[in-house]
Amino acid sequence: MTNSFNIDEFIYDFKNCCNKVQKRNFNKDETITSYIRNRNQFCILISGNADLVRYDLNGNRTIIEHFSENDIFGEVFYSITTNNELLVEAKTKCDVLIYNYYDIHTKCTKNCKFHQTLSEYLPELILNKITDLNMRIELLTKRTTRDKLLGYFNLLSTRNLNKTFKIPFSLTDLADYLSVDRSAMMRELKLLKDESFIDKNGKEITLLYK
Amino acid sequence: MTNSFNIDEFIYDFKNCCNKVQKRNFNKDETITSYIRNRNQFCILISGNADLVRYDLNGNRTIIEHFSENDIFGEVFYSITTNNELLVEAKTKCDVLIYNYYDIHTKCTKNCKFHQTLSEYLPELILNKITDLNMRIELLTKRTTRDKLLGYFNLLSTRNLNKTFKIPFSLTDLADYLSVDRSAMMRELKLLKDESFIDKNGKEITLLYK
DNA sequence: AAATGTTTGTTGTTTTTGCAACAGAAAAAC
DNA sequence: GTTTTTCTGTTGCAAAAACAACAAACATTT
Repeated sequence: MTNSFNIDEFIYDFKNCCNKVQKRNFNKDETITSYIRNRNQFCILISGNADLVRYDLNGNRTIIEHFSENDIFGEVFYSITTNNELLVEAKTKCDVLIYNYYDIHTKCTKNCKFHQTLSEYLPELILNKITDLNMRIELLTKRTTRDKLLGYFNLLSTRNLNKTFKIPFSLTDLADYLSVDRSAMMRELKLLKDESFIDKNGKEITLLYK
Repeated sequence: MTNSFNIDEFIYDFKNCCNKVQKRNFNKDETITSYIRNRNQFCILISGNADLVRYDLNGNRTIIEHFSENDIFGEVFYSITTNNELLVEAKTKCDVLIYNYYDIHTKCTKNCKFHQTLSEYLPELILNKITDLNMRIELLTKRTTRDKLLGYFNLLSTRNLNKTFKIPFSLTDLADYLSVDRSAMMRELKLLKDESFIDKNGKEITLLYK
């Protein structure tokens, strides 16, 4: 995700003042946080990639959301309980800011520039978040695996300003993200290729229609 | 959705000052807005019920979101284009505030209390919005119609603090909301009843498990 | 109160998806 | 540089969901 938010400047501010915020580092495959009860935890991913995943009772794994630089997440967005376990897992090395959502609105004892910067840029981060969630819902409401794939490819193509692009997931993860069975998805990918809707070399896709 | 936002007070403020905001009324089945291009339109539903619906090329209708009192919606949350038509349709009589998202951050010429009230309560409305979207994604990522139904019923039961509750949609709309075929959903409802997971009288559901 | 339209409930058939299992390719670990 | 693990690609079969079509119940309009 790209926006005008300058993370370097932000981090500089952070380092020099604020005592209400934790900055933590995580390695690949570590659990950043689990959504257990509402501690109003609010996180900003400063660098790296992470997924919010759910493991249901049948052992199905679903990628509820995929986070990259500047994305926000946290328990504060999940006020109503779920029966399933929700975890945020680091896919790469990650730097994360963690704090209590309601601390943003109250100034810290040091009255620091970090708070100022944060409250200034937070609306933008939140707007991006809502846009992402809405797009995700649009994808997930598509009825067939084919429509989900084409919808997602369309999105990637638009973002890359190119008919050719690389899927930023493993195909296994893509299936979990689109919430479909992997083998069924692979079959559909093959059909899309056979019917000349797309071209495919590994994770590189080219849209052939329109 | 319930929160501490006082709409009456809000409307009072609005009436007495702000010139950047339109308040409009819609009748049942009227189109409140269509998401065509990005005009940064931002809306607050003050009263009534409305749905964001998509009609795809096959004529499938999907309820992308369902809005009730205090919900926010608008093009500003859909920056990337979709191929399908997205419409917000009034399900009942609706009162809606409509304005440009970026006008919230700049004070109006009258420097009115409306802006003050809005910027005070907006974070709360937005937090609710994100919570709703996240719950919707959790529902939609469930693999089977059964899990979607039970997940949704669970939600309604939690909200109503009661094992018995009424589905706030027509069953036709519920299918569109869960993004499944209506007849398949009806069949699944019958199975859930036969297997004593739920009791069902028309749109009144009782959870029998746990 | 009759007529029209919409929603609910149902079922047979077709299509799509999920499940399971496996082999080869690629990546990661040692 | 070899071993181990994960990922990709494929397929047969079973299960689930979509499609289609219709009648009865319920609402709405006139």
